[in-house]
Amino acid sequence: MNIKQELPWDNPRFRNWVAVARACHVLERTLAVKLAPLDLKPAQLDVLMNLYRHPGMSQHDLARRLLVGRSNITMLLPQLETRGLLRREGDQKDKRVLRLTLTEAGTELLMQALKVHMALIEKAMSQSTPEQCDMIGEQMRKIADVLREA
Amino acid sequence: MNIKQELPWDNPRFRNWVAVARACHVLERTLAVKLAPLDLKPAQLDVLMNLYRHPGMSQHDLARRLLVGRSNITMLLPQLETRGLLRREGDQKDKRVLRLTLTEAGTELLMQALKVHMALIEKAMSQSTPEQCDMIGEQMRKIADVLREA
DNA sequence: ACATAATAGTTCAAACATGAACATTAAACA
DNA sequence: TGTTTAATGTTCATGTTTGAACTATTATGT
Repeated sequence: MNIKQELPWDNPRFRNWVAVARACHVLERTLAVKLAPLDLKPAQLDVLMNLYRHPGMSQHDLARRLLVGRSNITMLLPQLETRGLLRREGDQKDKRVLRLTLTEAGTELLMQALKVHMALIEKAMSQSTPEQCDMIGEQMRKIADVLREA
Repeated sequence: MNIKQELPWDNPRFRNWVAVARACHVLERTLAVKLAPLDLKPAQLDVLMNLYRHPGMSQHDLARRLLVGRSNITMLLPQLETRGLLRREGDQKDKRVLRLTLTEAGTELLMQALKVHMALIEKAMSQSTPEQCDMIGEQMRKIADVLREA
């Protein structure tokens, strides 16, 4: 077997993607620490954010947006519902689906968490110019699109 | 409580970071699928990659590079050691540390996995010019640095 | 209408990551 | 030296994520 292929570490795309993955990982861990005082995990914040923007979502839609299995949602929601942060109500027309909406308390907690999240992202990206930042976002959206077709 | 703070979704940095996180997530999931035929998980590939580049690493060093806890490494290694992909040998001078090295089989499997990984990254970043790609990597390394100090 | 497919959500077992407590060994320092 | 402090790796209990099997409901096709 020919083991002398071009090594990935010599490849700019590879090295640069590794940097992206590391940055993501570090930011996620840091966010978890900063959210701890609110008794909220990053995954839970993602739920609240999506429900704020798309009230009345079904669990299935939520799972797809979060790129996660449906069962994950099933395990995740009861904690939030018990804390009174969101409501689950059966759809009238389709008795299979549950519609999700934030409560007042959920919205309030979300706003507090968003301050934390925003501050962290501001700090992280403070080194980028607006143009660089937009370019990064644009490229990343392309990547997500390309891979979703894969 | 004043809930009418500036909403993050109006903030370019926020929206663009969300795109980064999504791209990472999608690529990670896709990689997991493509590595399945090799019976290798992304986390395990990370281990092999680091041992290839830094033979003789200790478990502690490996944990730090992978940004995970030491116990994680302890749980991760036996699977790979049993498969004969790596060796753990006690350090002569410091009887606490275990030095890690890839075996022949580990190196070979790594090379196969790298082909898969490389192909995926090439595809993902095929839309970016070399300049854009380098800029992204540069910004991401800055982000990781900024956050590690936080 | 009726049988078949597909969909929404749940349950469950297994895999995985995490952090605290622990044992062993090394370093600091009195 | 002897005592204290720090570092390495393991163990264990906890919480999370996943995918497969399951129930209930709706869509599709004949």
